[in-house]
Amino acid sequence: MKTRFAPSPTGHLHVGGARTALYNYLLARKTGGTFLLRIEDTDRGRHVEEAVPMILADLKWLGIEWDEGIEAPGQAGPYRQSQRLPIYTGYVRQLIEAGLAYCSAEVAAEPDAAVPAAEGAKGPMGFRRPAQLPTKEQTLAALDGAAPAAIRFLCPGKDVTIHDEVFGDVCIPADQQEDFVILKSDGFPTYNLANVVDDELMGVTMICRGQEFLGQSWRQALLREALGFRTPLYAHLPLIMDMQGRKLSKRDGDVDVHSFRKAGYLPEALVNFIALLGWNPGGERERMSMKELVELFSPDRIGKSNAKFDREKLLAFNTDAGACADEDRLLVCFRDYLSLNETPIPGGDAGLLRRLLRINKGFRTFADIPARCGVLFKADTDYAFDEKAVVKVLVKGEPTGYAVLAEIRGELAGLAWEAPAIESWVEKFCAARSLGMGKVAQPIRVAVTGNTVSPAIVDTLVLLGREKTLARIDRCLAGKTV
RNA sequence: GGCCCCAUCGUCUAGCGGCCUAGGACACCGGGUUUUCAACCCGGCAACACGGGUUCGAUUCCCGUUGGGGUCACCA
Repeated sequence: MKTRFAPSPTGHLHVGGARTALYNYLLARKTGGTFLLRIEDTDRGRHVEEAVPMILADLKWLGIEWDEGIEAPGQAGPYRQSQRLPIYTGYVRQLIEAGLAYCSAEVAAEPDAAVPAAEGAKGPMGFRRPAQLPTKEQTLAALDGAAPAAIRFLCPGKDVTIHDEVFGDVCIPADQQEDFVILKSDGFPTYNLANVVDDELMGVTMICRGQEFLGQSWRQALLREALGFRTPLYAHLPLIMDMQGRKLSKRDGDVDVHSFRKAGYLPEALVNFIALLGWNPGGERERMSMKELVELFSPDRIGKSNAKFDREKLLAFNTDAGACADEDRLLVCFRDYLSLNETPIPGGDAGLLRRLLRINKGFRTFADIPARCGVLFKADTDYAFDEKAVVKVLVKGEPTGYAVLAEIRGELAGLAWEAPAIESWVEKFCAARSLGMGKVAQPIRVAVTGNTVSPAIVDTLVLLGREKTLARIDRCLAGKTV
């Protein structure tokens, strides 16, 4: 089996596209087939050149590797449609010669203009075939550049039935079809033509893509038939919606793979989560590695109904993945996270990073780490005191936190600055004054971080070091907390 | 609006005629653990859209209704 993912470079990879890529990858791996990556850059208006490397990077980060295509040359290249123009015009010429395509100077309608006009009307609207078709010679002349005109496919006018692995047989009636453009007036092919030609030439045998294409598959089926191409297997995927049930879009917050990477998510968590949007292995199994997904994936377990993208559940998957991953793996990902974000945490010291990972166990995303520990890496005079925290922990109560802190300051100065020593000192201190841990740890925490949240107090102090700890406590005691 | 598709807890879903007093996970609620936050542990709440059939028996099969989605570009 040969599958493919064929993104259009207009921006970062979207989670919907990522799932399509993942399923195609899984299908190929599962069957020992080939996964191909092709760039469909035929829309020069929306084209964003930088999007190409961005999409490749997003796929690699997810662990979705392709066997053939851009950056992995094979027999059927080039793998960018903009570099294959002569191939497409060759097939268009073939269609014109066969009397199956004609030129059309009609200007494109606005995308949404047709819909309101159709209210109350029956049947489809939009393009109408002219009563008098241009001659073959006129069309050929247009193709060769005589005048700017688009080339349309002459529909045979017959019902088309698509066999889909997910949705079964779906029939698109002839009266819903119309002559569609295959070559735009700028000389670039449309999706329908380029896609069909490339899939044939590149030997793609399984087309797995979003359900939005199912209702228009008749175009590709008709084109294949006219061109004498083979019929591939189809598997259309239910759509991914937002929590309101609307089409998932940027408006719902970040839905790009890259934004999750930058936000501190683990790729294995994202992969596991999106794999389950529209598919499941049956039973109660939910947590799966990429390797397990390859083993368990099966197109006949792909569902038919749309799924909502629940960020809460993704967060839970990430928390779990973070707890399960070994430290070496986490270190690699954490470094990646730091390289993408501005944080006070220095990224160069692997030992330090490992310590941070250890004392922050239970983190939800990597972003939790600078949120909890970032202040420890700032200058001792460069952090603010949270007013509510100061009042609650230092001012109120009897004895006050300030009073306890002053005592602590004195004892801390002479301590050996190692975790075990500090640990036992805290215990003894609490016991001696019959104070709860909270009454001791919290004042220290507020003094050295300005807030009530940080890793365990011993870890926090060891990480800070004696000098900085004392300097911060002194600053706090001096009353410079507001 | 035409056409196409879909329909189990709030969400992702298991279920492929009796195993279902409908299972799991996330979220939520309650409790526990605890030096903070998070994590963690235990318990709980919560669904077969509706109406007809078919059948000894329907969440499972059929039809209709309703609801939702997609599509109808010189975008992919």
